Amino acid sequence: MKNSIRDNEQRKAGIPTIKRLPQYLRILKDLEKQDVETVSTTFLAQELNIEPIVVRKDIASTGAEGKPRIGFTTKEAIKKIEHFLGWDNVTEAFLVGAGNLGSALMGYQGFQNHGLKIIAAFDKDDKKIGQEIHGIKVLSMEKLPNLAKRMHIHIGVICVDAEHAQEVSDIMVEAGIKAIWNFTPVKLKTPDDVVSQKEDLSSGLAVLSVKLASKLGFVDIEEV
Amino acid sequence: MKNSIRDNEQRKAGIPTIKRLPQYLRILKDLEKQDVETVSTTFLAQELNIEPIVVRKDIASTGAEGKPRIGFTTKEAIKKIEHFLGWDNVTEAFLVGAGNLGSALMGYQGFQNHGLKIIAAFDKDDKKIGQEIHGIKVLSMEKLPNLAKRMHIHIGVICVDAEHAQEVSDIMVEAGIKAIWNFTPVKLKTPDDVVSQKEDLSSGLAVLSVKLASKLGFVDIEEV
DNA sequence: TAGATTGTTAATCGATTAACAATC
DNA sequence: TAGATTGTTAATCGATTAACAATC
Repeated sequence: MKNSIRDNEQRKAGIPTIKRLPQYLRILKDLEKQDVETVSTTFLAQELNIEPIVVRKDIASTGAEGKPRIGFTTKEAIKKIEHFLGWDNVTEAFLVGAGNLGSALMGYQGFQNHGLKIIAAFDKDDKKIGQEIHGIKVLSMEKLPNLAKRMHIHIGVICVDAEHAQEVSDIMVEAGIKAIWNFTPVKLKTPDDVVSQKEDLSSGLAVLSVKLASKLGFVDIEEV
Repeated sequence: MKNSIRDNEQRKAGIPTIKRLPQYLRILKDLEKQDVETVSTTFLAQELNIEPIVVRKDIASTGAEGKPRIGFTTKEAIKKIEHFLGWDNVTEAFLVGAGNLGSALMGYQGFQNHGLKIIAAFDKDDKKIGQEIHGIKVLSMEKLPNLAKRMHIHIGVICVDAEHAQEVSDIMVEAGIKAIWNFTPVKLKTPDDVVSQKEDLSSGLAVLSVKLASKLGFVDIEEV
């Protein structure tokens, strides 16, 4: 008997859809806690201030099926979304750069609900090596390659300064890491079989700046 | 004489364009440091691994003008982008939630190059109040409303737990803050004249997860 | 049954990509 | 001059929105 990792029919989902899925997941889990057994896309849409049809299409792309007049089973929707995102299994990851941001990420418990567990951190600063931050050991950079290979680590998180980002990325790739979560503003150059996702605060700030400016209104100013 | 805040002709730019602008800015500033006087969109595109036409349209939307065969003046392009984003003036901001992430953000010097200066932090934890983190004082939440009004603060950064996000947002809005940079996964409910931008790590992680899965390939598994 | 909600099919909108004339 | 690059206009693509039949 054949068994696909992706059980039921799953359609392709675009990036916008993928980005919205965690939002639904968060609300659904809240509802689950409150023992709410079914939920309509209308409700989810209201909570997130988006159109119901968007939610319907997004959820549908995970393979979840609803019942007219009733909606989706909370538990099933959660299961489908988590499975779609691959969050039903926790993957172990290495983090490089135990600075302010790196430490904050290590301290964030929520990632385990998102399929990610940071199990070791690496730094080149001797003062940090040997320390334990939020229960995670900080090791010497030199140990990364062997350890990554031995433990079959596939995900790396980069929190170093921009100038060292590419260097760290190269080491990770060489060590067999296949997915890089990049918290620097640098566009990493990686081989085709390695994926990377840039978490760029400056782009979010740019959007906020422009939104604010357009709200305040670019009124003409009368000079004296 | 009339004088518009937006000097030359500037066209509307979509969100994708706005998000890319900081990336160009970063490279342009690097080039400026190296005394490179002109730059072509072809070069920028190569650096970022995107199509030249995208860069050309994006830069054009800021009002910068290039010369055929030569490209854009580095300094002018920087000036236009910064102006477009409103990053040529530094705006003071308040941050609420001096936890791991909040502290990391306070420690990040780069925001000043992006028009943002966090000048005070607020927390409800007595142990944190009175402390100074990365040179920024942590004050009692109760002081926020008056201080924000008195200092005409328009930007707020929220780094509290999800469950307190809406509450903090309400306080900020009441205090006259017009733009909220939201680091919680909660969709904030704000009045029409207040803008907010959510910085959602889980959506980035979702994209990375799906990218990785599709790279690894959803191979069929043969059961025993 | 009645009607809220799903899921499908079509229409609209906006962003990306392509083609090409203008020009330094 | 020749040709790289800009900037404009048109074509393509994908995502959002709209319309509506199916159904619990």
